[in-house]
Amino acid sequence: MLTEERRQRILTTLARDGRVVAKDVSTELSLSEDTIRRDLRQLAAEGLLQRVHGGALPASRAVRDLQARGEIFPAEKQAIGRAAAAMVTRGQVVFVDGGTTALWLARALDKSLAATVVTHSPVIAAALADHAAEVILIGGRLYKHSMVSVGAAAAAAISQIRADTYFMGVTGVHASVGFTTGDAEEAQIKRALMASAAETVVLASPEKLGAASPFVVAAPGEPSTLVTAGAAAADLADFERLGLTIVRA
Amino acid sequence: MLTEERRQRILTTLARDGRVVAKDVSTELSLSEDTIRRDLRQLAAEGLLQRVHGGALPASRAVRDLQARGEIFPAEKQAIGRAAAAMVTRGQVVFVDGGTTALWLARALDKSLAATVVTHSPVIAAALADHAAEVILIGGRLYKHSMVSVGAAAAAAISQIRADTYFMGVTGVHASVGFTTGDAEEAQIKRALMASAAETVVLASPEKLGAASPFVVAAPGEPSTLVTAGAAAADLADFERLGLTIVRA
DNA sequence: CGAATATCGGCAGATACGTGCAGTATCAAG
DNA sequence: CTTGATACTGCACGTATCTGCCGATATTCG
Repeated sequence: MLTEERRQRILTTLARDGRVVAKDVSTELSLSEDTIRRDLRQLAAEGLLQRVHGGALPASRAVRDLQARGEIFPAEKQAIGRAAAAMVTRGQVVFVDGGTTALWLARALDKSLAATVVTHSPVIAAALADHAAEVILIGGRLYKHSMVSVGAAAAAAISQIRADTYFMGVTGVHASVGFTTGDAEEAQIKRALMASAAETVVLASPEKLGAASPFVVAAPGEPSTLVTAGAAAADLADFERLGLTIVRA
Repeated sequence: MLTEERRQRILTTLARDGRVVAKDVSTELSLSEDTIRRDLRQLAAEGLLQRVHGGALPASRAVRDLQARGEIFPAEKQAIGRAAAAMVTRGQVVFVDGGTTALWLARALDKSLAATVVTHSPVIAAALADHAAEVILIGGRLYKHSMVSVGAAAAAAISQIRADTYFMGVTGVHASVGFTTGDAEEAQIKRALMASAAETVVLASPEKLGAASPFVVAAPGEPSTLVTAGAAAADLADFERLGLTIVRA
């Protein structure tokens, strides 16, 4: 039994049963669990399955994507959300981006705070249902990968609003490249939101630092504040030099 | 049964039934209640559900509210939703209203159908995340009681779209008063949607028949079709005389 | 109020995990 | 053929996670 052959077999089992148990495979193939665990680790690194305690589950792209994003550094994202929510004061008008970190912001917002939240994410809007804050939904074509409105209609609606603060989520935070995201349409909307807000606050969970995605949203020195958690001081020094306020949640 | 698998299952159950009882799950899976409670605690910390004494409920109050309303004639509403979903054909552009019956329509829509769904409800938009259909979200001020966009911005966005069919939900269906709803702003939006659609299909669960709410949306003979379930023939005879097509789901 | 039930924290046993190490097989170069 | 490099596997050990049980509290309901 060749190594590759064995890994193929694991994937086949996973596809058939919807799950793989490390112990079962090792018994079936008369190999140590260590070997199987190594296979699973490898396959998980290749994104072919999702590793869980005891075995593995399928990595069904579409469903897993959103879920996986929510599971990366949940504690840090929650902390960032809380810190950002505390920055919203009574009477303010704020833009809240889509994305998992922004969702934590919405959840952490004081339920009795009288403010106006403008968002292009139906998920964020739904999360604010039991808050006192006024919610303005930006419409447009729905980009399902991220569940946000994009397109000309969304940009036009944004241009008619002036906000105090824009809480922006990005997928890459790089000291020389700047702030980036993976979709061109989304980048366009983010730029429109920045242009309509007096101040931009970037919400950056640790895995984003040092990363760069295809589409640049803002130059490194453009936003006013960077909220992060669990990041090394060295990664942030460059931004501090550029005059950004760094908030460690 | 892997741990992660079990948590997925809890979430699935929650989505299906709208609630989860710790004891039931532990019995069903032959595990101690402690383990299930730990799962529920964990999932609640991730914001995926709301912990309550004895089990758990869906995460946001908005969803819960909708579900509570959804408990009035759920089977009939589901049947109406299915019947209405079957009326949408490939390539069409349709308006889908907010409300629980419309939510069933969205859920019942063929996941692979290539159509365009225009909606002013973030809840409906979210329900269509894993459908092939293009989704256009109508933005505006969010009216939280019903979780729909209202106001001038919403009306303006609607006026720029021409749809084949508008699937309308109402709170009152009365043979002489017409079709009514409980909120003036919502009524305004419904009228705008009707004006922009070639055809209007009313989704009427049985408790609406014979009822009238404060704000009139349409005259008794204005819509083209009335989809209902579990209603007495006598209640519908008047509408049939006015030329409406009656669909019994 | 009191009984029934649910919840939480801590504990312990079982299991799973990751890493370092050693033995073996394979292969290419000398 | 020998040697060295590399990859793969199994084992050992310390750590992390999961699960059931227990006791103390909290909540619900008659």
